[in-house]
Order: sequence, then C-alpha cells, then structure tokens
Amino acid sequence: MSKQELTVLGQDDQSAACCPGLGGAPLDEGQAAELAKIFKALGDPVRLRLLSLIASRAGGEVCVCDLTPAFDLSQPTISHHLKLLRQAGLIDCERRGTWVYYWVLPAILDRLSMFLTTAREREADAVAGAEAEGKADAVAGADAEVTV
Amino acid sequence: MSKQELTVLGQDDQSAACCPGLGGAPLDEGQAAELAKIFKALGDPVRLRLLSLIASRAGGEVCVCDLTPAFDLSQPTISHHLKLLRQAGLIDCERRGTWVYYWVLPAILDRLSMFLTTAREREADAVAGAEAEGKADAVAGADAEVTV
DNA sequence: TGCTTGCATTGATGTCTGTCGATGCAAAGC
DNA sequence: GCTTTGCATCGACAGACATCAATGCAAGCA
Repeated sequence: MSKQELTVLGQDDQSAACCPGLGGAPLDEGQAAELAKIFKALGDPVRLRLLSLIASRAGGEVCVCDLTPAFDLSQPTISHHLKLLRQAGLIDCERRGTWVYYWVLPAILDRLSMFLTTAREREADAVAGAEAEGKADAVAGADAEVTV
Repeated sequence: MSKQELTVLGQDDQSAACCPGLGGAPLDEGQAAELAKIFKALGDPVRLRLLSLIASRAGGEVCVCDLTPAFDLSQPTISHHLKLLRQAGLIDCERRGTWVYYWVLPAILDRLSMFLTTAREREADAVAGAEAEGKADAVAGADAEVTV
C-alpha cells in the first residue's frame, strides 16, 4: 500500500544522492524540484497538524480514526492530505484489520533539517564577514523579531 | 522597504513565541498556519533555487541583476518570488543606487531546522520502542532510500 | 449472505498560485 | 530637462490545489 508511493526519493534516483544544503553549491533544477515537493507537502496547516499529531503520538503511530475528529474537515479531505504526506515520503501507513495506522518516516525530516542547518551556518559566516559595513543592524533587527 | 514585510513572525505576535517542534505537543491551528506559510514559501523550485543562490553567495548578498539571468523566467516573475520569500521572513533586501541587494535571514531557517530536528528525535525514540513488532522493516526500508 | 464500519477514490467546484506583458517608479547619466 | 537602466507592481489568464458529496472497497460481524 505504501512503498510505491515514495516517488520523491526513490532508491534508484541518482539525483537524490544528497543535496548539498543551502550553504554549498546552488541547487540545480532537479534537486530544487525534489526538495520543493517535500516543502510543499509541509506548506499546508492541515498537513502540518496531521504530521504533528502523528509525530507526537506515544508509540509513534496513529489510527486515522483518531486523526479525523481532530479537524473540522470531511473524511475524504483528511484522507487526501494523508496521501500527499505519504507521496512526499514523510509518513507511511499500514492496514490492520478495519483500521489504518500512520507513522512518521524520520529520514526525510533529517534531510530537510540538515539542508536548512547548513544553510544557516554558511549564511551566518557570510553575515559575520559583512557585519562591518552597515548591514549588521538590519540583520540584528530581524533576529530580534524571532524568539528561536 | 523591508522591515514591514515580516508579517509571518511579527515581533508583537505572542503566538510566535516558539513552536514546540514536531516532537512536542501537537501544533495548534495558529502555529500550524504560521509555519505552513514559511514552508509554502520554500515549496517552489524557483524560490528554493533563489534562496540557494543567495545563501551560497560569497559575501552573503546578491544583486537582483545577478539572479534574474539564472532563470528562464521573466523579470516580474523573479520579483514576485523574491517578494514571497521576503514576506515569509526568509530574506531581506536593500536598495543601493540603481541596484537592489538581497540576503538571507538565518533566524527562521534556524527555527525550521529545530522544528524538524526535534520531530526526528522524538519520532526515532518512538520507532525504537516499537521496533519489535513488525514495523521495523518498513522503516528500515525507507531509511535505505535516502543517503542522508 | 447481508449489514455495518473505516478509509480511499472519484468527480465537481471554487479558490489560490505561477506566469506573463504592460506599466510605474526611482536612480543615474546625458 | 530627457533618456536609460533596474526593479516593483498591476491586471489577466491558465493550471494547480483544497474541499466536499457520492461512491467504492475491504474487513469484521450478525
């Protein structure tokens, strides 16, 4: 039911070997398209909450019957969002009797996190280098707006 | 030109204090909407490449005139994507004479990375706990598909 | 066998988004 | 002043997306 859905990061995809991270060389079109597909899956409040509900569950897996009531949406809509998360490789599922259980696949979360982290480190270096020339206040101001 | 555009993470937004990360308590609707806005900005190949081009630039900033030729798109389209990245709080810009320079704001990248990392750690624990009951092979198979 | 439950799929519809040409606007040079 | 250059904004349009009701399908139960 599920293995075939991992189209984003197929194991035979040579271009998926590894993205350099934002700090390295600029992404080529293939890498960008692949990453964008995953980020797009995360770019919806409903899907983000679904992922959050699954990830925060003790035991690591959740029955759909526990997810649907948490939203003010129809069952087909929830099913549709779960399918998109599955196609992005962020979750997987398994049927057990009457119920279907979903769990998070940590590998891609890892990859995204690393991609963003290397970006930050590289960028922080660049900013440190340019801090003496009048751009520092703007960056510092932006920092103050977010309590990381 | 730029400070007012940071609508996603306004400094007076109490709900933006900090998201718990995927591993903590499930996201509420406000947090999910806020994070989704940022992920959605990253959910486009063109914007991802733009961000990558800016982040990987020595000096940390890039003139728009250097970005536009890198794409097979019209100048208004590039400008549109840059605006969305700016509204998401991922980049900022400044006009200098005839040219406009963009640079990356690392704070939100940090926050996203942390959000995803805590998710992974929490999820990995859960998987480790459930590894003995037949779900392990599916997770291991997914891991094998990504060379993180 | 027939009924019920849980979830996925289909088809339709309204909304959002990416893209472009045209235009506006600021800065620099003549 | 006028012209040119660099970039943002506007208006329009095609394609993508979120959502729903209806339907299909598998599993359990009477």
